[in-house]
Amino acid sequence: MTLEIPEVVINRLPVYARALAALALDGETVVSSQTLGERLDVTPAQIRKDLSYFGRFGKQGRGYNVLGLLAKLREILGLDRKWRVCLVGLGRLGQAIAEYGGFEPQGFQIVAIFDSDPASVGKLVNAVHVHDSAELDSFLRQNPVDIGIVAVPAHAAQQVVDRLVNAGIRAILNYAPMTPHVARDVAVRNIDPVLAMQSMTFYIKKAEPSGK
Amino acid sequence: MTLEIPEVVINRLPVYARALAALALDGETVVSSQTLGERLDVTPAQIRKDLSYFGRFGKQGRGYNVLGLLAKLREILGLDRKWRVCLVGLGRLGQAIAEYGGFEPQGFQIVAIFDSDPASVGKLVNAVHVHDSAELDSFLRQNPVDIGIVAVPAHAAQQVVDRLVNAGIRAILNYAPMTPHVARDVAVRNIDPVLAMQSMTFYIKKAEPSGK
DNA sequence: GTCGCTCCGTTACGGATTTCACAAAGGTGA
DNA sequence: TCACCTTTGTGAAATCCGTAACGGAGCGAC
Repeated sequence: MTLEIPEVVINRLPVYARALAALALDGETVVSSQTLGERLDVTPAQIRKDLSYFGRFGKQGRGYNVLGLLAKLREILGLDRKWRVCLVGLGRLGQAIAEYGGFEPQGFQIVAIFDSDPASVGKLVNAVHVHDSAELDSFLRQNPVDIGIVAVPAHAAQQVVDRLVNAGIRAILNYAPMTPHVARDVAVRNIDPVLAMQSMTFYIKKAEPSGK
Repeated sequence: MTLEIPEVVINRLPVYARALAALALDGETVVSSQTLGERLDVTPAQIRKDLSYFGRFGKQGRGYNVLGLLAKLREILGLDRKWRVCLVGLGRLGQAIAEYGGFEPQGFQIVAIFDSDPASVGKLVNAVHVHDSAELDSFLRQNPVDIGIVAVPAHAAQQVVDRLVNAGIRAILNYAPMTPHVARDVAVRNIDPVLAMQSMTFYIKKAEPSGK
């Protein structure tokens, strides 16, 4: 019935939404797929096709109402509500994530932090309580959480992922440098700047001698 | 002649390399596409196909020599040398990046940091000197840098990207929440955990009422 | 040496995704 | 109202990518 929507399309929608929010701040009220596409390095046809999976949001001859389309996208993506997030791992990376101010304003609220280091347990980080990792399962049973952020060393990550999934979490943002194994109905996104770097070097290695 | 290699393939190679390095640490000397594929949630055929773009590295009936293939991949990707990186932006995020220990061991050496806040300029962060952003262009003219990391606010990011590209940098790791505009021969990778979150919510919004 | 099993490299196929191109619709101005 | 310009939504075509399948090579056992 609901014709399957390609994941690549879903991944682009937040990019569109972000651009629309920026346009709205600039005071733009209407935007065409052409203009939006130039801003995002995407072809106008792709934008129109992506949107057409979900409905007809534009006006021929005019374009899209910026705020209207933004609201639609937010609704489609489920961004019209708050999401409860937990963070596992409070090493260097975990601390940076805990103190990162970018999630909260977008509706992603870190409601609990877990770490296995007794020195951290009990502290407050960015006004969030740090629990012992051992309590992860019991905590999640009592406090529903939607999304888990994994920021533990690679060797511990699969176990953490398993525990999150077993506790019912179906979305995981993974910062550990490994590929987590999860059931098909669990969404995973990996953040790994090193991998990103390592794929770019392929393209610049050819011509760039850089230093002697 | 050198038959164009799809970017998706290039993006997977570092993942393979990472897995091979892990296998090597486990003492494995040989691995089949089957085994590697299970570890990475990739079909064996895809691994073989990807590798076949670059040569014949396996032995029929045996598989791939772990260290041998790893060395090959590192060579293909240009990871068999050090890369000089500069970081622009020393806010919260920039500081976390500067202190992140994951780049150095992979051969990505941050050789300079730039920030526009006079309070930061002149400091040492993780043993790297912090320069005034105004010096960016002159610094790069004298000290070749291969890769730029952008960690400035979105509204300043395009300008920073332009300056980096004008200075000859052809690879950019962008942490700013915007889509940079660059010439076709410049590689860009965007790191945006919020976008990652926002695409996952689409999949979990349906069935998960979470809190009442 | 032969059998049997494993597993690579490659080609062919099919599915997924992107791009093209056009009919139809909204808007403007005379 | 009509002519003209813009831009959408969408089927069809083209391209890109992943998977299946298979011939043949390596290895071990007997």
